[in-house]
Amino acid sequence: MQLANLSIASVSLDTGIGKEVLRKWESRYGFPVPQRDALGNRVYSIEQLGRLRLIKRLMDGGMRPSDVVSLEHDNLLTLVERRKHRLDANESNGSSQIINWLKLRDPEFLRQKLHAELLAVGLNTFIVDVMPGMNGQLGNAWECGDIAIRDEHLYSEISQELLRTAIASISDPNGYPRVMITTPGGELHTLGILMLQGFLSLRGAYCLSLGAQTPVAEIGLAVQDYRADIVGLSFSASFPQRRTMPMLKEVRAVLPAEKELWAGGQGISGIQKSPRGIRLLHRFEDIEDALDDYREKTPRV
Amino acid sequence: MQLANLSIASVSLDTGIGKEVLRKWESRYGFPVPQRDALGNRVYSIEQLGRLRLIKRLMDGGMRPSDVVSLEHDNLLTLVERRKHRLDANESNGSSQIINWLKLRDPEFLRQKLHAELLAVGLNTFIVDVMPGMNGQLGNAWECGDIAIRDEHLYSEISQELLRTAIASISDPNGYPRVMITTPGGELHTLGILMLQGFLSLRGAYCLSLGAQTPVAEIGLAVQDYRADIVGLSFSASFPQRRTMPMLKEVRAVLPAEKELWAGGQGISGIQKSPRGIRLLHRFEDIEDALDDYREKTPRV
DNA sequence: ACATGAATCTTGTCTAGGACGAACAAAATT
DNA sequence: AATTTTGTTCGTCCTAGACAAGATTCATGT
Repeated sequence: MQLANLSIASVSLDTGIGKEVLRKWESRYGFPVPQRDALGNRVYSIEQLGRLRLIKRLMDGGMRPSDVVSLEHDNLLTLVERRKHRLDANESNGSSQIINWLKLRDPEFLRQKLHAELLAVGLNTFIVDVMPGMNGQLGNAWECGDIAIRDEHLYSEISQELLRTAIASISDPNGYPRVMITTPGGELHTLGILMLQGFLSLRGAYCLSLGAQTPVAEIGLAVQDYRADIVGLSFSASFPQRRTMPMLKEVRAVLPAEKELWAGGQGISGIQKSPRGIRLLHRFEDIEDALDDYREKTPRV
Repeated sequence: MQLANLSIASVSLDTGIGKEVLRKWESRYGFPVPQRDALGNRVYSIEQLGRLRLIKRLMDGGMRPSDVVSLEHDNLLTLVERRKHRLDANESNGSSQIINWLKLRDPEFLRQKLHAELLAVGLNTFIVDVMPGMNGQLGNAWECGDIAIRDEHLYSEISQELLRTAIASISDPNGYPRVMITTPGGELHTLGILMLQGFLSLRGAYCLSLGAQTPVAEIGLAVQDYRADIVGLSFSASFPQRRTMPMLKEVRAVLPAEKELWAGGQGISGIQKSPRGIRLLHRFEDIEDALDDYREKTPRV
């Protein structure tokens, strides 16, 4: 199935770990030490790739290379513990069978189920409860190798369609305040944007999405061009934790003082104290509070 | 505006030219030769970045490095010629003022205008005539530096919303044939997917989108899992031309013989002859033909 | 006991120049 | 005119070492 084409380039692409970093790890931690082809080029094994994927996950969760890279298969143990922990945290909301649904490999069935769920519980509950639960389960299943990339793509596509359709019908061009939502450079996941967009639109705000990967400098310019009051950034769990704070400060720096900066998503769950001028939205209630605060502080002109 | 942070990393990210390639060009063609900071790290100028952007555009259009990298500002001349050429080609369809609309920096106005256009000409004409025209103008404007990244993001987001809403309302779960649409790894632009999806849905096919960046191996597995008859790949103009054929062959190799492979988008415009088992869709009529052929050859079960 | 600042470690990124094959273009042959 | 051979181009990979920003530890002062 998977071709023996596990060059350093493909491994780097797959794991998201830079080629230079892979080489450095090899000399520093003794892993991964790949085989070599006739030319001396690195050829990785599938086991090494799997281990690297686990390592990346753990590192995105805040672990440091020295703690995880050289671990044998105790990795798995650590991971399982972590996973169980998260699973417990997510177990509370919704015993959604998303994984089973995905494994049926029936796109229309999945779409129908999700649509039914959305209609049954309403958009707000869908965004606040159902989707986080499903996302969590998906993340866990991905870590275990239970589901494949194509399953994630399908899920993402269908969710996106549902959310977009729903949002389009409730979006209010004259809403207030005006929130510009995007994702910082390097962050690809767009579901968080849509969830935030839906949540805010439901509460009468105007949402302007710029999609994913907006460069920092552009965010600062766009917020003025498009006359937004607030910038909302969405960080997914796969955004390296060590980069979130620097990124946030960078964005804050290019923003005029009177514009607020809100940050949300799984990716900020590891950050405790919010620096001045940055509002961290850990839970959905925080968004509501932030919205109330803003409206109180800055009445509509 | 732009910070003096023009390191090799940011230039590479901005232009899409690899760091190693930038260094190689420096020694091979004598461009770009950046300044150095106190540490000896490369610091590029904004002019160099601009030139690199032009070079990248030309290369994506099929030019070779030796032809363009060392060119001074004759670049601009070549580019202008090319641009005019393309402009002429696109001038026929729609004198859309998309660039002017974008420059107004009024998201709601833009959305309203595009929506009106869609309703005025209908989805088919919108996809076949209006959007290609707008995309072309956007590409040209981007080359000239007339519009910024945030404008492209906004345009992409609004178009996406319009198309998705329209598609959702005409999509037929029992359509035939079943076409799985995606973008190969490395290709980010999703508008092409939506255009193809809309075009096919209008003609009674069933479309299953997997979003962007599906790895080759996953495409082969997904087409079986989801029981698609045809795989449709969308290549945008920014996909390096020299990679399209290898990529297509790679995908063809992982596909069962009975599944068809269709490729469309600006990115295939430079390719003439289609290898066996791959159908190149240069114009929208080609899609129609391919659809007719398939239905004739393989009647619905 | 707690906080603050200095010393130390970590870790990603950058530098240099060299090597090699796959793709491409040009020349030579059938 | 069509096809094969030859030569060049060009991206990627290699090694090995240097450095700074961030994280961590440790010692010091309140």
